[in-house]
Amino acid sequence: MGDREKKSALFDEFARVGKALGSGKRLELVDLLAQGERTVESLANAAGLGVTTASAHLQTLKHAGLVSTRREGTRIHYRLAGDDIARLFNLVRAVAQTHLSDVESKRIAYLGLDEPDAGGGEAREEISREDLLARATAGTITVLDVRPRQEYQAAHIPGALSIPLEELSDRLGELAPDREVVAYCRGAYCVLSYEAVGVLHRSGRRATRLNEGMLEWRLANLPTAAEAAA
Amino acid sequence: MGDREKKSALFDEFARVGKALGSGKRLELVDLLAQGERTVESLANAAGLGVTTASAHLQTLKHAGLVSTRREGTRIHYRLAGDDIARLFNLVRAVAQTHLSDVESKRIAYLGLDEPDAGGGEAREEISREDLLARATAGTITVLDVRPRQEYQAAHIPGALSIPLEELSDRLGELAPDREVVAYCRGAYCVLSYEAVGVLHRSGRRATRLNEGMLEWRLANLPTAAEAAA
DNA sequence: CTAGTAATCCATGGTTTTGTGGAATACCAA
DNA sequence: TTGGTATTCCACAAAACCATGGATTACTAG
Repeated sequence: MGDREKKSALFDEFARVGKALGSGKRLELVDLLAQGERTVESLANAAGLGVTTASAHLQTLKHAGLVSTRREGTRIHYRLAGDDIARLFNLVRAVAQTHLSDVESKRIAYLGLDEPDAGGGEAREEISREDLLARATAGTITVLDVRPRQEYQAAHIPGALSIPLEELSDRLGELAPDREVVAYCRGAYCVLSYEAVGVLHRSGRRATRLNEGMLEWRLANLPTAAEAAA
Repeated sequence: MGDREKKSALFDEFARVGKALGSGKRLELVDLLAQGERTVESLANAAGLGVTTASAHLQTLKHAGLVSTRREGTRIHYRLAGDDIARLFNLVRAVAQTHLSDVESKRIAYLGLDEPDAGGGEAREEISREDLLARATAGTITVLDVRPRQEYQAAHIPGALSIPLEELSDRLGELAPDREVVAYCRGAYCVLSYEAVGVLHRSGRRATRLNEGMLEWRLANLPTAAEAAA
């Protein structure tokens, strides 16, 4: 085997990682897994895939070393193989956002930012991690986690209250009415907190959005809390 | 278009970046471009591809926003679209190295580390950036750039001497015989400096290798020098 | 041991990449 | 304009990938 073939073999090996990232569905799975481990069926449902299809994609990810598995009785839990995978995913998104012009329009369409009264509504301001930390310690805001319960349990911002978006309109009473709410969800591209802010605004509350989510929070090595299943 | 489709559209957009990274040949091209801009023909030669094939791959990279072009007369120069692309490439390699066991064996095969007397030889020690900087300012080493002239001209470590590997055995006289040499090339996976150290050892000199290369040097935001064409 | 559940394996058609020659384009130099 | 050169576009066959349904494996609960 000549030098050229050896080099190709090495780079083809690198390309396995790239290939694994080369499908929107797989990236959705990685996005979900960045929030915590999950079973195949749960992933399939969350991503809108058939179990067989989801399993096949997960095998691809596993073959590329991006995820690992843990068996618990009859079900298998998938998780990211390391923090570097979340970082890689985030960098891919950032590169796409920076260098592909179509991303911005599709992001706006997905997050509902083009429908003034549906999603974020009038006030679309966002606050940063630093602001959130400062105002949370000062006690002037309620930090609200609107992700599904399972993801909150896996890891959340310490002190955050969990009300999944689905339940939010029924549980508005749990929020102190005079305190500003800061909602967050999975990451910068996650739609849940946008919709939560919309719901809160329509109920007459002051609410803003953390300008990112759990993914970036963890990558910044900020502390997280976990909670055992209820 | 429902929420699910909008989400898919957005993630498919992200996946364009992943797809572009999903081919060994394209990664080789990115690796070369990380050293500086180049024309299509030059890239095709360096990567062992036909011009048509190289052009097609470059189009894919361009469509994914990873490279940009500059026309100069009849030829077109490609370059990485930004520092973040080099960073992404490096992270893909690092993830592959960490999580795929086959990478290590192929790396060793490519770099010739399995042939004791051919490549690195007996003394395979490497030094770090910090060591290099300290010993270079102390003046106890000669820093040697063994990449092709073109890449040296695009950017190199300040104060480094340029002797492309091809010419090294003919130009040994240019090196002070009593000074230790530290060779570097493109990056951690680049074979040139391994072979250079082998050549130097066989000529009876003390020589080691920087444990990384120009790619990592730039990503660390260390200063570089450039030289106009000779 | 049997029934039931979760996940993977396997086979299959439909779509997308890949590599490659040959034609077309864009530019330069007289 | 007329060559000449660098690059891209086009067409096509081989290979790889995708989604999906049915069979199979691995495990748990009686």
